[in-house]
Amino acid sequence: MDNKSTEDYIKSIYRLEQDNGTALTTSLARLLGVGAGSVTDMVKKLSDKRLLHYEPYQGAKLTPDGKRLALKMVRRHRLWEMFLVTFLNYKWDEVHDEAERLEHVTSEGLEQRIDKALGYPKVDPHGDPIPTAEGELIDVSYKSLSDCNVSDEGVIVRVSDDSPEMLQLLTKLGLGLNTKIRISQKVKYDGSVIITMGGREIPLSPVMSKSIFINIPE
Amino acid sequence: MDNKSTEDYIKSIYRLEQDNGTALTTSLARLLGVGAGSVTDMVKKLSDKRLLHYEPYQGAKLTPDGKRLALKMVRRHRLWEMFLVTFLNYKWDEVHDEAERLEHVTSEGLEQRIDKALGYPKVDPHGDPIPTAEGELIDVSYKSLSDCNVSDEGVIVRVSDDSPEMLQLLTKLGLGLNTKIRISQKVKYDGSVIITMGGREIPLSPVMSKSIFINIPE
DNA sequence: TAATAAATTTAGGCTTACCTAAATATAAAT
DNA sequence: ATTTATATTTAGGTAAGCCTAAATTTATTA
Repeated sequence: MDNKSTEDYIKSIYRLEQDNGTALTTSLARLLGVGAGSVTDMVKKLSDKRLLHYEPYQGAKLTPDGKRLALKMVRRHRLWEMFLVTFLNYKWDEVHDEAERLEHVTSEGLEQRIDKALGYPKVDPHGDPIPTAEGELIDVSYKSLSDCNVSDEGVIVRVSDDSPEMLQLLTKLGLGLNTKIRISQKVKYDGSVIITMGGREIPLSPVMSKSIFINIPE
Repeated sequence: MDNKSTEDYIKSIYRLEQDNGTALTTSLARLLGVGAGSVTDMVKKLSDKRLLHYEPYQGAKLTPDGKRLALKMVRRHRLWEMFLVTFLNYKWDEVHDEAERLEHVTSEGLEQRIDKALGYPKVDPHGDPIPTAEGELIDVSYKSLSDCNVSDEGVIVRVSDDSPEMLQLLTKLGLGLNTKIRISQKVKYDGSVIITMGGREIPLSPVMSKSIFINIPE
C-alpha cells in the first residue's frame, strides 16, 4: 500500500466527513477521480490498517489514527503553500498543485524546519488554518459574503482554494487577505453581492460570494 | 511506468555509465536494491521508451533523451540540497535523503524558482557541480588527496556525498569546502594521508583521502 | 407495497514493478 | 578446449491500485 494513495484517500475522506458526516463511496470516487469499485477496494484496505471504520453501504469514517494522518497531511499541504509564497515568490493561485505533490514526500524534520523558517504561521496564503504539529485545528470564526447582510463590514480572512482562476480574478480586482470591504447590496434577482472597497463598487457572483469570508463571527 | 522508478533507474544508469562506460545488470541491481531479473525487465521497458540502448548481456547505455533526463534529475537533486542548506538550515550530511525524495516531485517551474532563489549556484553543498537547465555539466578540475603528492596544497572543492557519517566526521575535524590544506605525509604502510590544516596535523584513512578533493588540476 | 432508480459491492482483469528459481550465455581458469 | 564460475535472461508469480460490468442493496416513487 503506497504512501500517496493512502494519503490522498485519507485526505478526501477527511474533507467529506467534515462536510457530510460520512464519506460515501461515490463522492469519494468523484473527488479522487477513480471508479466506485476501486474506492470500495481501497477503503477496505484502509479499514484493515485501522485508519477508518467502514460499514458496507454506509460509507467511511476516520479513526483517531486516520484523523491524525489527515491533519498531518493538511498541515504539510498548507505549510508548503505558505513556504512557496514566502520563499519562492509563488502567487496564491499557483501553490495548490505544487503542495499537493510535495506534501507526500515531506519528512517530520522537513515539516519542522519549514514551520520554523516561516515563524510558525497560523494560516496559509488563502487564510486556511494550519493544524498544529499535535493535530489541532483552530478554526477562526468568519462568515461568507453570501451569509452577510447589507452594511456588514470586515476584513477578508479566508478565500476558498478551489480554483486558481478565481484566485487570479480576485488579485486582479485588488482583493486579497486583509482587504477591508463592506457589503453594499445584495441582489435578490441573481444572488449577486455588491461590495465596496476603497470607494469602488465591486459586484460578485453568487459562487464568488460564497468563496470569500470576512471576520464576522457567525 | 511510474515516475520515481524510471527516474531512479536512469540516474543509476547514468552514474554507472560515467564510471564504467556501461551499466551492467548486476551493478544496477545492487545500486537500486532490486533483483537482477527485475532490472532486465525494467531496462527493456526503458529501451522501448527510447531512454537507453540495451544489448542483452552487454548492459545499458543512455540515449540523448535518457542522458537529458539523468542530468535533469541530478540538477534537481543538487539544487534541492543547496536549497535545504541555504534556506532551511540543513547540514551537508542531512540533505541527501531529503533531496532524493523531493527531486521526483519537482516541476519545471519549481526548479527554476529554486535556482533563482539561490542565485543560480554552480555547485551543491558537497562541491558537486549542478548541471545547467540545458543539461550541461561543467566539471571543475580537482584531485583527490590520495592522488596528491607530499607538499601539494590547495583548497577543498569537493567531498564525496556517499556517507553522512563521513561528512559529520569532516565537520568535526573542521574540514569543509574552501578549507585550505596541505599534504604533509603519505603513509606507505596503510595508505593514510596526513594533512596540515591551520597548523594542525590530521591523519586521514585511505578511503577518506579518496573522498576529499582539492583544486589542483589532475 | 411493489416497481424503479440510484448507489454500492463483487468479480474478473490489467499494468507496473517487483520476486525467485531455472535456464542460458559469457568469461575465467585449468 | 573444456570445465567452472559468474552474469544475465527467462518464466511464472505476487501485491497495489486501478478498470469495467454484473449483481446486489438501499432509497425513492408510484
